[in-house]
Amino acid sequence: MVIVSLHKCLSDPTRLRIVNLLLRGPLCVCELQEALDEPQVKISKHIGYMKRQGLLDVERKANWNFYRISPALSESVLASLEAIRTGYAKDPQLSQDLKKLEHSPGAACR
Amino acid sequence: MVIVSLHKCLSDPTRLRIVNLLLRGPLCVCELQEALDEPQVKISKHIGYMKRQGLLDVERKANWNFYRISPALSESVLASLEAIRTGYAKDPQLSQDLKKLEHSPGAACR
DNA sequence: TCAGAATATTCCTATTGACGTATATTCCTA
DNA sequence: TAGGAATATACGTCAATAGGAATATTCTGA
Repeated sequence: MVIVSLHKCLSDPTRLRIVNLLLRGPLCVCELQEALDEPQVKISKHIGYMKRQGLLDVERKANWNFYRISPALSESVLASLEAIRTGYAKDPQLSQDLKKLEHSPGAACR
Repeated sequence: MVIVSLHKCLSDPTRLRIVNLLLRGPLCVCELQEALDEPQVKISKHIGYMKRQGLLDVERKANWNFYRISPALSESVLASLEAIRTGYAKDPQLSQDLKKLEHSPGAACR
């Protein structure tokens, strides 16, 4: 994955929120949708964008698509993601998203 | 500086090249222009963009404008920049830019 | 004070991308 | 196998942005 593409992925608020949550582990679209409280089409399109850039990959399980940060990424990309996770913690929106995710009732996809 | 703005700055190839060089220390526009081999207007506009976002600041010395990564940035932003510097080293374009900068004859602005 | 160097800005055009509405696709289950 | 749930795609619109050409601005030194 190209450096510029990585930063393009992180340069939209919704995508940043999605990446923030996926750094904790794979999630399905419906979980993201609920945690971020954003319309389905919005989530889906941003995920599609990041998948095309090679940042995310999917695993289909029954009716659900689980997305995760692609494990095939280069060392340096992974390092960048890891390095900024700390910075994320200071962002109110991102912290709230994490809290909402952790305290959400088990979704149907689990 | 907002996280999203930081990544917007890094999501254009020319801006990434500029930041890459400025991580080594302040430079004037003419030095960037020569190291990147790009037209003056292009450099100048990207610098203006990053200045507006709060990533860079200027110091005017005689006829020259010296730009640097703003020292007033938050810890997390600086950490992100520092963390990706290693990744940059693997990029052929960015490495070449650095080489060209280091081996360039002293510019008029020095 | 005028010429020229260094840099920024304005204007124009083309591309990208973000968002919403509506619709399509895929898979499960009754 | 039909209906519904989960997700993706197509289409239209609007804003943001990249790039170049031309021009403006600011400063220096003769």
